[in-house]
Amino acid sequence: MNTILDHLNPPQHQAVTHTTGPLLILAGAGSGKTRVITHRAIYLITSGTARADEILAVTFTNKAALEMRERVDALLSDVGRPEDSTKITLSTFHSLGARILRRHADRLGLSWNFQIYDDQDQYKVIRNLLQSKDMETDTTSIRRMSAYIERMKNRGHSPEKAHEFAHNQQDEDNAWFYEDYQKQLRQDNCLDFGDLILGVLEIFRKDPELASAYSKQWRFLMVDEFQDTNPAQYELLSYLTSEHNNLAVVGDDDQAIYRWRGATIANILGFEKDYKGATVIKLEQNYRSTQVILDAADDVIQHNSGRRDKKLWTDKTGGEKISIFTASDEREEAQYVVEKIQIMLARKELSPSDFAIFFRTNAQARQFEEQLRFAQLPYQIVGGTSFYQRQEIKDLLAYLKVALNPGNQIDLLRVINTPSRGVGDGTVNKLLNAAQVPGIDSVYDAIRFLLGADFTFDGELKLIEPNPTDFDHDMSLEELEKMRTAQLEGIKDFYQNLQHLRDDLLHFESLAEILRQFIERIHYLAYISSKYPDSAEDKARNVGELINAIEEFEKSYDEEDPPPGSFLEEDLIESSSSMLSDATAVRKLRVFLDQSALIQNTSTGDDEPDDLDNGRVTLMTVHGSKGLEFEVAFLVGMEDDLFPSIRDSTDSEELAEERRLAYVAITRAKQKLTMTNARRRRIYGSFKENTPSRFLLDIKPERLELDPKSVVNKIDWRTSSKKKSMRAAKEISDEERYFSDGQIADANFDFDQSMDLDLSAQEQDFDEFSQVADESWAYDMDDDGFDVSQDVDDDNNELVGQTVIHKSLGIGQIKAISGSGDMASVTVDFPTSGEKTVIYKFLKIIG
DNA sequence: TGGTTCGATGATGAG
DNA sequence: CATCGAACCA
Repeated sequence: MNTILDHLNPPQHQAVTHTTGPLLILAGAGSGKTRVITHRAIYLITSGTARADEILAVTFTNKAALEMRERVDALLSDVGRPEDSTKITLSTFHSLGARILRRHADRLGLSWNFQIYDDQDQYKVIRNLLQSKDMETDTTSIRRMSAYIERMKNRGHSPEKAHEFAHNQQDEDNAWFYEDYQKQLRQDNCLDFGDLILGVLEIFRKDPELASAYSKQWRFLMVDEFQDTNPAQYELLSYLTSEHNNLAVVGDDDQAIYRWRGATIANILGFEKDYKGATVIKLEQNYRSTQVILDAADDVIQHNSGRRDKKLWTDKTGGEKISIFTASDEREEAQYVVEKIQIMLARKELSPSDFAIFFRTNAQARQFEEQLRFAQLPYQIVGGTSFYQRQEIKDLLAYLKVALNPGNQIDLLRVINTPSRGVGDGTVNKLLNAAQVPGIDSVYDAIRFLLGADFTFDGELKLIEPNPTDFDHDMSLEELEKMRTAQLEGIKDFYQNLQHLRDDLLHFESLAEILRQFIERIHYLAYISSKYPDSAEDKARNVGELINAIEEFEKSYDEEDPPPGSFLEEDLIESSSSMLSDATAVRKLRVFLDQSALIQNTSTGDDEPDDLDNGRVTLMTVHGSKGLEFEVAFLVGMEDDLFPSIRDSTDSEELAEERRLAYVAITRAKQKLTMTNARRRRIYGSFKENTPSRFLLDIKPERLELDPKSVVNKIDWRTSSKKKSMRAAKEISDEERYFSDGQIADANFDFDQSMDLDLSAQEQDFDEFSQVADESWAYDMDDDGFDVSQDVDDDNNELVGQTVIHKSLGIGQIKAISGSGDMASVTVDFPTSGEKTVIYKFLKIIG
């Protein structure tokens, strides 16, 4: 009768039909936990226990959330209730936090248009703050501080709590810094990732009634990957379940791999202590891998203590042995893997998407990427630098973010001189100093103050006029007044562009079109092609992709009813009086920016469309692989020091976590697992001799088979004599020479001749491209920017319009001049790179 | 002031 | 080897 319960094994059935009260599901790898969560959600609805809008399911990654959404939707249409799809809340921890905070931003001293700083931005905030305190700004100081702040936030500690917990001077100093950091973020009207959880906690702690209200709204909670929750998230869950204790958590202590992110395995090990009377169900039947693979995983994880007792089994007995291959170096390792994939593709009924390569660190990806490209196999790298982290994307989004939230200092400083406008460090520092003045509060205000006297913008936005009398005698402001014309012009240009953008956001609906025009107006493409000639093509393509992404987003936003993130929409109207918040483009922009901050993209290795049926080989870190499965998996770089990678040898928990990581990786493979390593590996440019991973040696030999192509004849080559002794001897001598005179390595680098050819082809493409670009990106409304030459000294006017030549920028026309003599600042319009301010003496007048 | 080059230095990893 | 900051040149 109830199709939802068909095809579930007994423990799964028990988990799905357990409706109220705390529930802990210990789900081994591949035991069908997503199945249990999704089926349980549907069962809650169809059994009449819950309404769809009372269900909240939380995951860690967007990938997991997306997959769950798809499966829930499919099940809902099976049971004839597709309309419930949008009512179930299915979210990552961080987007959940963002959504709640949007509603109550004012309680944290933020306004509705707050934005989310990413790690990069966070570093900049810390750096600026350290600098303003005359402290060291080297990367280790920044990292240490950011690690401290993150640690506090992961534990749910606000600055006040951090002070309480400080037991020495160091901690006390850090806590002070943390406090200032938080103040800065508030001033910028921004949050960091940690605040997405901590901020909600602070609100709930102050107003438990509000927490209760949420708890009454979501009466049934489910949490995936519970072993990776940190104390802050755990506290958040306790608030959200305070009214009912209907919390079902799913996890596997053997797959806890985010301790370094503050996750604590104690949450899952001690669940029954906090949630009295919790039902515990173990899912131990594995539906993914062969027995050999499961046994190998068990061999590795057995060495850990303090585990929940469980043992995976499968009815797929036997299976192929695990192949081991040892290469002489990392190049050979990659060649082997790719060759192996090609052979299997030819022999078996597999497609590229059935293969995955897992590595411990991202840096290892490069070799495999090269080999795959060489073999012309399609591949994708999951993780890596996200699309939204790329410089050109961050630049453009920064403009949009500042337009929405001028308090966003980090993004404002990012683009105040992008493209170059003659606003250098000195000028920025003056603005930063002025921003310290009470009553000014932000760099944006400082700019308005600076331009306030003789500057009016005749657009729609009427901004509050600063009141100069308050600060007349302040040094910082005097500095501003003394600013030179060239810099002032640059700042004015920036401000005008920004206001123009804000104005467009108010008056036009198409975000993509607004951005397109803005890019043209600031000559952004010309700027990147002059500043980054080598990567301009890529960057321009990314800019195009950003516009496409926005267009696509707009399409779904306009179609869907309610639009994605509608949960955010309703409250904004009441909580903001600004006219900015009413404009369609502004609303769309805010949702888009949230989405881009919270969603990590994947990047593919080439430009081919994704619609090939056979898909791509997947490359990812072991961390990224959790929750996924592949017919054939390669686990590469199995060497001590790389995997396990031990940073602190006194920390035994670290080795345990590496072991769990290995357990995760091994259990991704369905049919066949291959593990590889290299005897020596280039690291930081020099070679390092390695030994096989201890995890490899933990696996019982009967499950392994060493590929005879290996350069050694034993898996544990530490004691082995070399099989190909001549070759090995040669390697050693190469290496000795390398270390003695440091010049020998060249011979190794003649890897891919075709790359040289590509280079010249690229240069040609590039020339062609920049010509095309100027036209195809043209703004169709005939506006060619602002004329900033109006208030230039009359003496210089005769030079305006002259054609000049500059050694690096080429030929251009003088637009404006300020100052006199050789050191005068001259604004020149270069056709290839847009307007630049240069010093007069470096120009040659050619008529 | 800005652009370029050179040398030092550094690599784990959700959102 | 890639990225980043400092020194230097235009």
